Amino acid sequence: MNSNLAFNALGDPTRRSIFEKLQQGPLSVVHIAEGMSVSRPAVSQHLKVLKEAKLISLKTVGNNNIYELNREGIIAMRNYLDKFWDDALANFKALAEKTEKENEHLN
Amino acid sequence: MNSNLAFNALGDPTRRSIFEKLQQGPLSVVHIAEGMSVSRPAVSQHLKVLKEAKLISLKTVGNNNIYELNREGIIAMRNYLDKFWDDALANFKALAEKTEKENEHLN
DNA sequence: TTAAATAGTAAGTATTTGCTTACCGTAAGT
DNA sequence: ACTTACGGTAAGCAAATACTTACTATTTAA
Repeated sequence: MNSNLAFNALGDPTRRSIFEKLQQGPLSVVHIAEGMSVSRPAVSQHLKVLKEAKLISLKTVGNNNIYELNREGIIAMRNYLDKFWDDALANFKALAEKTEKENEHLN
Repeated sequence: MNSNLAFNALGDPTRRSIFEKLQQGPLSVVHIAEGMSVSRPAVSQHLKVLKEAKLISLKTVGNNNIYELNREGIIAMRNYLDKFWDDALANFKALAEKTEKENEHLN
């Protein structure tokens, strides 16, 4: 399953901060790296993970690799999570109804 | 920030499968552990992480620790993520509008 | 064409993290 | 009281993962 990659990718704080940085707009690798506490190659490695999770994508402009958020991947993940939370919460409803029904029997 | 704990908690596949198991309803630790490929203490440790992330909670019944999904924590995380994705996607809109405006100037 | 800048990859290290076994306390059943 | 079941924690180990430096290729600028 693909969402596993996204879960894993966002599980790391450095990758999350890279992802959040890209929310402002497309950036080259050096620009992403500057101001961060880890080296540029480390950033490159994180970018690879985010890219494989389809959360970001890249376009090459000359010698610059410009990374940006991957709209489709993000939408897919959001949809997955919407269902994920809905399923999670559904059992509360089911359980509440079940308990209610059992209480009716007691009357 | 609290959502960091949730991101981290769901970053591990074993914890996700525990979480998904609890979607069916409340379960004691031994019941969660059975059928899983890791030991009961390992499950206990994962439960601790999920609990600290407020994704699950526990009620003690006699000698049994019954874990269940934490409704409020899940709703909080869902709301956070809704905003998270919206923010992520907002820059596409802003960027598209900016590009459009620049193109108008060319006429 | 030489130099400087961008960025990916490889190799190695160090830290983190997940797992196991062993142990302990507590509660319920005999 | 003794035993059995439940489950958290500690210590130690093994595996994964994040990071660094060094190297390479490619492209732009001087």
